Amino acid sequence: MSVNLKGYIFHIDANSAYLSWEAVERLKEGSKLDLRKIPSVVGGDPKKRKGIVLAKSYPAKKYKIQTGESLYIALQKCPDLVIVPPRYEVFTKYSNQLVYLLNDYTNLIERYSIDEVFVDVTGALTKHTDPILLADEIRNRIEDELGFTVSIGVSTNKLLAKMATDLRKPNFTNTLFKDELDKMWKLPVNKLFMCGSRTTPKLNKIGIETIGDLAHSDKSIIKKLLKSHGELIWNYANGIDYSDVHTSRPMAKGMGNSTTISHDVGDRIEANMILLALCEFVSKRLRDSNCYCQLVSVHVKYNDFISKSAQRKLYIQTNSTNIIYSEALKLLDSIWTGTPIRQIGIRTSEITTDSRYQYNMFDTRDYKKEKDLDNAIDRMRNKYGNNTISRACFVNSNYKPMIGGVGEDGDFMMMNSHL
DNA sequence: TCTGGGGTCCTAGGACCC
DNA sequence: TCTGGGGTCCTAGGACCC
Repeated sequence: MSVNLKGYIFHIDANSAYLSWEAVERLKEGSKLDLRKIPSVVGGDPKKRKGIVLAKSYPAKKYKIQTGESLYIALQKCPDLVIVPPRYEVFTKYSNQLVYLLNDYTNLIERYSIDEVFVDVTGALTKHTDPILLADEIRNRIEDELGFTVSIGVSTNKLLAKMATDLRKPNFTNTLFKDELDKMWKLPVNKLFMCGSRTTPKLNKIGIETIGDLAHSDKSIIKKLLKSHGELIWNYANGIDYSDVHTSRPMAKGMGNSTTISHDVGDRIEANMILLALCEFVSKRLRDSNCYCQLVSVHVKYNDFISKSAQRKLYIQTNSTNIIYSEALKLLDSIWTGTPIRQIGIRTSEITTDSRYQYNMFDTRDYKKEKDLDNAIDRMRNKYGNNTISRACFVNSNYKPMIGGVGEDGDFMMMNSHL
């Protein structure tokens, strides 16, 4: 390929990331069994009602086991299925190794999720280098040096690169250039990025079955049907995407934590305790990153899977455990019908890095005292661990004083849904 | 022992202002 | 006291991603 004026974007996706990484780690630890070669999944703990498939091996895929489905169903499909718990520290380690290797080529890397990156390789291509050969080299190096495989999508924008990756898996380089749109137009419309389970039936209803059908449809009709989201996916179906490779992560818009409790909770004291533990976790995350929030929202899912949420904008910006908890308590009270609760979540948003205290004359709270208290507790927790200091109400309970996070420490990279 | 947890963005409707 | 209309802010809920 000759000198190009347009840029080349790679989308790199670790194949069955959690499962592969766990398999590689176990081999390194001396295990003789390669989880990738048998029907296996990484999954949560069903006793804690977190028993879903997080990642599956290719042999497990042959049994039609799907990511997100319950382990109960997965075991019905394959009774010999091997289930291993997630180790998020391990996943983070391999994700970092991937990015470290890519730094040999360019630093224009966007970490889209723990197992996906976008790379702008335009500058990494010398004038006689074919992007496909470069992708193959990267793939081979990852396999040889890190022990797992990736698929790489090659195109000129992020959307097409991402769509390319899924064309063949695992361990392939796929291109999807503007003159190759047929490759994705053949696919059912739900394979299009951002065309999910609610949008697909709406499109099917007006006769749109494939990505090509959408691409060739009347944009104004799609826009009328799906508003701005319609315009977005119509553009995507036509390969149109002008988003940049974002090399630095923008400041978080919100921070939240939630938990599915191992049993349904009907008792207010117990629910309040869980809420407090969640508030402890979220507010410490805010403080650790020197952030303050101005909006607090509480979300519950009842045991019938009906969800409710309530939010309130505060007059102040805060990261104080006590202030956030007192708001969260009021919000929980406002939505709780008494139906037993399965899941509770708290979320803080409207985040800034400096706080302006706008005192309300009816507000008698001693902000300095709250701050000193949080700081003292944080110092203890940073030194001796999160569970070493605890509010009195947790002492003889079954709950840890901080709840949240998917890993042990909860320090785990997450992702966006937009390019 | 069927259905996790962490994010972002969008929309609709009501309150309130001029 | 027969009713407009544009703008902003706030809240609840929904949709999508991995």
